[in-house]
Amino acid sequence: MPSERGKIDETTALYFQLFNEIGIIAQLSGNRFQRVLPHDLTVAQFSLLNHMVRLGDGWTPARLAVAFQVTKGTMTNTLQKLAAKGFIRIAPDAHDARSKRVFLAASGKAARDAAIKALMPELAALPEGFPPALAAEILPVLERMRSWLDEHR
Amino acid sequence: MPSERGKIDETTALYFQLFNEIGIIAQLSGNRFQRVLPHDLTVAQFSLLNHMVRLGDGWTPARLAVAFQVTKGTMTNTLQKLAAKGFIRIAPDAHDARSKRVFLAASGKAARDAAIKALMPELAALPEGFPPALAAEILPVLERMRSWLDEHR
DNA sequence: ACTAAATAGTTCGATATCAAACCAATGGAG
DNA sequence: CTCCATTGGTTTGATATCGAACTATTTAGT
Repeated sequence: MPSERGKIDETTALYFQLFNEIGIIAQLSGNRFQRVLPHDLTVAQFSLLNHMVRLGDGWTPARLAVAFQVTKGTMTNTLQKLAAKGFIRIAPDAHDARSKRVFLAASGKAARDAAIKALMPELAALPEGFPPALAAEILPVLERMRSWLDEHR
Repeated sequence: MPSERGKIDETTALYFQLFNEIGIIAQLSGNRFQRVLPHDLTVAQFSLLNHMVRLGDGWTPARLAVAFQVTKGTMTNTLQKLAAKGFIRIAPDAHDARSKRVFLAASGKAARDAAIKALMPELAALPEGFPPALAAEILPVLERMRSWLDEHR
């Protein structure tokens, strides 16, 4: 059955709603995290520290920008802020004079751990209304969606 | 089994990942929508127009701010931009001198329809890699998550 | 009635992010 | 070798958003 005059397609509407919900949740949770993060960390800055703890450091800014889906300029800014706080160290790449390498400082690891501790209470009540099983159920789906968006640009 | 020393809880990590994915998808899709929207519409502006088409107009700015989970100041800004483009009309509330009412202009409805048309191609390829069935599956879960976040503030 | 608290909307200063332009270095094609 | 396209990183200007302060109006408590 084709779509009616003027009415948007059912499927399209579905995707719209999906992106809408995702957008609002991101906004909501982001603001909320922001407020409790220590050391004046932004969510982006924390994510970066967390990323380095989980996946290791020594990445180039360019690769980080791709991983986080932000522009190079934005990554430059974020890295500068973290470096100013002493949480990371940025060194020139030995093999490519254009590149740099980003390393996690001990204080950066500590700041990340402190941030996680601060975020805990925020998440503590979540499982009541939103069970981990649900989270586990939709996570792979969202990952699939993300990777599709990554690939089709 | 208690969590190990220094290691973050499995459940906590799960929620982290979830918020992380959601954040990146929101960022990605938002930027993408932004680029193709006509009339220099931002995603926020389009969402507002779309909201009025779907749920009717005549809302107060305050209620809209709550619905979209933005600050009142942000809503003021967004409404002013839309009003400047002639897409909405803002009138004082007859019964409450503090309030205003927001109405959708004909050109606003047209702009929304044009925006949807412009967004279509962006979504056209999505069903291949990300079937509507998956979207339909996770949407209610995300809605539940959103409403929990709404309620517990 | 009066006053205090709550609510609606605006404004202001700060900041994260984007897009685009830019420079430097690399690497491949001929 | 020599170009020229590609890549890494920074800078700049614009803008959306936030939090907080402010004014005006309404509502509630006594």
